[in-house]
Amino acid sequence: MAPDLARVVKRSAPKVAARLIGASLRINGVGGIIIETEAYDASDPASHSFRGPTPRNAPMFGPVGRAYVYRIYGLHWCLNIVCDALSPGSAVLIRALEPVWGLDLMMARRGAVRTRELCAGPGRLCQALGITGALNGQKLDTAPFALQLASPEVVSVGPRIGLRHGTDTLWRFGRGGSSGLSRPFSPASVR
DNA sequence: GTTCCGATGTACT
DNA sequence: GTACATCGGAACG
Repeated sequence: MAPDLARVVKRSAPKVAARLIGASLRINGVGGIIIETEAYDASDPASHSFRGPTPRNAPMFGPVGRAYVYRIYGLHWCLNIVCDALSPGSAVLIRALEPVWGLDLMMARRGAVRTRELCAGPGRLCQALGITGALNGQKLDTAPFALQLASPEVVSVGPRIGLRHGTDTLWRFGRGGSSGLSRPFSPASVR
């Protein structure tokens, strides 16, 4: 793992989630720029890790810098980056990318949709990048994955999406002005 | 543009 | 049995 990435993923989930905005993510060369993330940890009632380890969430309690891939609603896959060396059960959900590399392959996997909808949502980006449970637990700095940080940037913050619990925790991060988000941020959300 | 609904793996009551 | 970190399509305006 690149030294800067190795250092960053040891930190807390909200810090990692904010720092990943602007990073490039590829699987077998197909991917883009991360523009939306959410943080989860074991003290968070919205997190899969809240009730302790299970067979499904086991990667969240394993080494940092690896993928936690799970099926949602029985249909879609979601990709997380395991983080926080001090608090097992922490991870960052990747919610949206700006598609950059392998657009043709993404289109073929997703069907005929507009470019900005290719990776605008956690299930959509997994479909576009070909991410399935087969990648669960894999290292993110090793093939087929490639993850590279970019310079820190100002990010928008807001409540996480689709939750029943933890809705007052502002652990959603993103590029507020981007057209590729799964949902917009409220106007006064830049920190 | 909006709302409603069905698909169905995994964890839990 | 119910809930869930979702999506796409149908119906509607």
